[in-house]
Order: sequence, then C-alpha cells, then structure tokens
Amino acid sequence: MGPTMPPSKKAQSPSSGASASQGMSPPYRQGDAATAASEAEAADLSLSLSASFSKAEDEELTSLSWLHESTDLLNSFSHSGLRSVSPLQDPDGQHPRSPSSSSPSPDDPLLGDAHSAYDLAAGANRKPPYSFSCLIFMAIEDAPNKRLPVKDIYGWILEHFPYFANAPTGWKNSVRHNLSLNKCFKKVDKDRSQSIGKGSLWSIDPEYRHNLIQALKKTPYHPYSPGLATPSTSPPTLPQTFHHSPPLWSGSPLFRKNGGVLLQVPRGVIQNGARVRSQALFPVIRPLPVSPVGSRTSAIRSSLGDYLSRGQDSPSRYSPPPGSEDLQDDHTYSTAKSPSRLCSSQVAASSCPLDDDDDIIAVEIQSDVKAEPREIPLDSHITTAATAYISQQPLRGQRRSSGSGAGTLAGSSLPWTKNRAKGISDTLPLKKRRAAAVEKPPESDDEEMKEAAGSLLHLAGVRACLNNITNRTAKGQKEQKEALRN
DNA sequence: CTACGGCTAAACAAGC
DNA sequence: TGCTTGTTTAGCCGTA
Repeated sequence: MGPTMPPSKKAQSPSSGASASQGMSPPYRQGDAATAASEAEAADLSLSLSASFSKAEDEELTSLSWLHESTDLLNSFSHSGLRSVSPLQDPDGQHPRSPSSSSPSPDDPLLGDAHSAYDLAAGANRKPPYSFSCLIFMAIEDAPNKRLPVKDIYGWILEHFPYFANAPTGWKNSVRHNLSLNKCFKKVDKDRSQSIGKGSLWSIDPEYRHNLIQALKKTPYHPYSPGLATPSTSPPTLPQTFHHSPPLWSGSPLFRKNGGVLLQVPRGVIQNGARVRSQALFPVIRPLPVSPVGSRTSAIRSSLGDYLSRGQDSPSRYSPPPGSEDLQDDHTYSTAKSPSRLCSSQVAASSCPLDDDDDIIAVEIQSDVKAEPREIPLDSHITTAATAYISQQPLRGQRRSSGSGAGTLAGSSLPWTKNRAKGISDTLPLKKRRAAAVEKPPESDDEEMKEAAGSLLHLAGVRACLNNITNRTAKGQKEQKEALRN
C-alpha cells in the first residue's frame, strides 16, 4: 500500500475509491424520512443547476468553467444513474455492497424490477458501454487521491461492472494496454518509503483529462428505453414503463445512430445526482483551466445569463417549489446534443409525434401517481446563439484526416492514443513520442468556443428533450385515459 | 474504400 | 519460480 491507499480502505473493499464514495451516500429510497431527505437533496440539485448557470453573472469568470460545470452536472445524472443500477454485490458475491450505496431497495416494486433487470441482463451479461479508457478514468477519478494501482483499477471495474467477473481475463490485459498506450494516463512516481508493492500508481494526465471527460460524456447511460429498444414496433409508452424495459447500452447501433447522446436516467437519479455534488462515484468533473475567452464566449455567456436573469424574475421559470413536494422518487430525464437531433432520435425511438414548441421546456418531475409537468421558457436565442456560432465554425471532427466529423462536435475522437503519437515521429520511442505530443499547444479559444457552443446546444437539447418527454407523457396519459373510458 | 478508435491476443521484459 | 506489472506489436471489427 502506498501513501495514497490507506490500509484501512484496502481492507474494506478491493476498490478503495468506491468505498470512500459509498460511505457518504444517502439511502436510495428507504421510507418517508429518507424520501424527505432525498427531496431536499433533489431540490438542492436543481438549485445547483441554476446556481451553476448564474455563476456567469455573479462572477467575472475568465473561462468557460461555468458552462462546463453546468453540462457536467447534467451529465453527472447519467453517471449517477449508472451507479444507481450498479450491482448489489461484488462479482464474487461475497461482499455485499454497502447499504449506503445508491442501489435501490429491493422492496421497491418498481426499482427492484428495474434493478434486477440490470443485474441480470446488463450488469452480469452485458458489456459495459464504456470504453476501457473511460472505465479507467472513472476508477481513478473515484479514488480519493485520484491515483490507483492497476490492481485497484481492476477491483473498481470488477465492483462496478460484474460483467468482467465472468469475462475472459483478457480484459485486464486491455486495461494495462490502455494504461500504457493511452496518453491520458500516466504513472505516478511511488514514494519509496511507502511502496505499494509491484507496479506504480496511475493517474490522469491533466493535459488530457478534458478529453476523457468528453469521451465519457459521449457514452451516456441509457438504461431504460423501450422505444429505443424496439423502435419499429413499440408504441409510445408511458415513462413508468421505462423502468421495466431492457437496458440499452450506447453500443446499440440504434443508439449510436441517434448520436449517442440520448440518455434517460432511472428512478432515484435525483438522489444520486444530489450525491454527486458532495461525494459520489464520479464527482470531480472539475472546471476547465482558466483561460481568457473572446467576445464570442461572452456573447454566448451573456445570452445564457440573460435567459437566466430574466428567468429568475419570471414566474414561469422553473424553480424547486418550497418543500419540493413534486421532487419525488421518480424522475425521468433525457438529453440530446441538439433539439433537431433529439427530434430525430425521438422519432426513431418511439414513433412519438414531435412537437414544434421546443421553446417551451417542461421539466417533468414524475411522481408515482401523477406527473406534474412544469414549463420553462427556453429562449430560442440560447440555442441560436450557439448554433450560429457553430455554423460558422468548421467541425472539430474535421481535424481528422478521414474527414469523418459527424458526431465530433465536442471532440468525440480520441486524439491522444498512439496513432496521434505516431504522427510526431515514428522513429522516437513511444514515451518520447508521447512527450512530444503533449508539448503541442493547447486548444485554441476557437476550439474552446466550439466546445462551449456544443455544450450550450447540449443543454438546450436536454431541455428540449425534457419537453418532448413530457409531451409524450401527457399524450400517453391522455390516450390511456381515453382508452379506459372506452 | 479508407482512416480511425477500440478491443483482444500475444510476446516480452522487469520487478516482487 | 511464478505471478504481476508494464510495454509493445499485430490483427480484427465497427464506424464515419
């Protein structure tokens, strides 16, 4: 054990990082008291989203960190959703997960079914939708000191993805392969006085951390989407049925066709999302390094800030109600990279008729009994500001020699692997080639701006998707009522 | 068809 | 000596 891995943590779990995060996790759903606490956290989370936006006005920020914080917070839903349906036990079945983890209570009729569906169909038999790079990234980020030995990376992956427990052992080779080959990961010099034994500690190279975050963002967790699972035959379904549907990984061809951006978070994600803000599986998507921004950044920021500032005074703006009565245990969210893409996704997913009023955002806080959509005005200039900027910029993906820039708005390609290093000099040793690649100048403001605009569109997509989901819900409920009358 | 990312398998060396 | 760790290469597959 090294200085970063206290022996006590090692004794608790093969994954020290996960253990650390589990200790502070609120109960998933256990009784009224827990529900009340979760509601408070849910309200807190919603406020945090608003607060993240408002930082653009409250502070004289010189970077786009506020924007990334906002998007990251939204994306944290997906990761916390992943955690919420993570296995109840370690792969060997001998180490029941801490009750403080976000696993749903088996007593819950809905959550239990959903959870079982994940455990059996997805957790144990399905390969996780994350690349090894993302898995390693999450494992390291989940560690208290952001560094882990290979052994603990194995443990983290095993703990969170039981698929690998029965998978051929080659996955460990792949992990090591990734660690060695991927420039995002770098070894940390061990403290000789506190040797951890063989091997080194691995950490995230800050230079490439953002790339990993982007890669992770493009692997949304999409567990319960019957429409996506059976796009051609399944009728529009009520959100309640999401929780009984087979999981759909991003590896699904259909999901990828949709841009890999649609995600729906299972029940209880609010609790987990709130947990993300304090101590969570993956709580440390930090802001980008501070860097000067240009006027276009300010334009987008001011647009969003204007939207928020007016929204704060607007009665129609969503804000958590006092007591958050509607923030119950059932929450359904979706995100999309852009409203247009979302619409196509929705059509393909569920044959759901599209609505034109994308400028109205309905945040559905779905309770077990009745959904109460809340409408939020989405000023079109938010989306158009980002769209206008992006439209005048070449896609980042065009940096790729192949020119296949589709879906690379936020940098889906991973330009930090050996292929890129090879471009430096094939005659140099790999490590030196990596070092040479690292020395390349950081992303320009334009790159940052395009990414920021993409994030902005992403946010807009989230809101538009919420709207579509709500509309679909409302229509579904209406149709259901009519069917009952008949 | 091509380029690329990602994965897997394998070989090899070094350390414990 | 056996296992683990780390590096490297090669090949395959899916996607754009």
